[in-house]
Amino acid sequence: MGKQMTEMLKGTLEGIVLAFLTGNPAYGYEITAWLRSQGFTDIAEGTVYALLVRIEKNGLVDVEKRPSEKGPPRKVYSLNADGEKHLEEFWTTWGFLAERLENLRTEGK
Amino acid sequence: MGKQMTEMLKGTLEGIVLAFLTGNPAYGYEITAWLRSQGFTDIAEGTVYALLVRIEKNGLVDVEKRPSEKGPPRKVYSLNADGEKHLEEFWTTWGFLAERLENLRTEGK
DNA sequence: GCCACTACTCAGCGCTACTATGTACTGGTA
DNA sequence: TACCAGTACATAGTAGCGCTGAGTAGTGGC
Repeated sequence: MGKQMTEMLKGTLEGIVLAFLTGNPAYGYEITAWLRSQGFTDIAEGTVYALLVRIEKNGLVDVEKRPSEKGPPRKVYSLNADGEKHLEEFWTTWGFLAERLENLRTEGK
Repeated sequence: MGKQMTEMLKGTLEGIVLAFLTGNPAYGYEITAWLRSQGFTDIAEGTVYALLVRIEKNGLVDVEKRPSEKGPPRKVYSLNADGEKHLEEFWTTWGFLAERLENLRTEGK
């Protein structure tokens, strides 16, 4: 992946995953596959699992273990109330940044 | 500053500064002041100077030392050809990310 | 028996922004 | 004269996040 993208994903990848989880519980492997289908082709598996561990530790998601037909049991993550609040703050922060950048891109300064 | 913003600035702050520098040579103190006027009220001075050192080392800017009426001499940075190319790539990367996020925000998935 | 696919884990690294502090010059003021 | 605010730059150390690379484990097909 481009170095620029790697740096830019810091902070935003978490928001992307939280947004995906909204009303849509999912497990790690599934999330990785979805990200890749969205064009984030080079997101490493390890990155996603580490992110999931982190948001679980931070209490933004609830986790449920479910047996899989193929392979090891899945850890299904769903957004909880704290996660929703965190996601809202994420959108606020993102909105601010996106607005600034859009201004910079179109008019310059 | 919020932790979210801190993380989200990674990668984008450099682009913001490069964009500001386009056709508008400036020095560190001035850039810091401008960023604060744009709402990035908590950007630390040290952060900007470190960033300027980095982009100079990476050959994205040319530097000229000019005496100041008040205080130490200024280091005036201006975007060079490599910097412009880098900025273009930044906009491409940003554009991709912004599009994905805008989709996520409006429709959800 | 081997390989591909599913599914999760973890140690170590690189990069960027932040914290905190220091240097140095000018001008006002008490 | 001493002090302080404002201008201007520099830097060592820290935290956080995504990446690399490797490993473990279960299922099914050839």
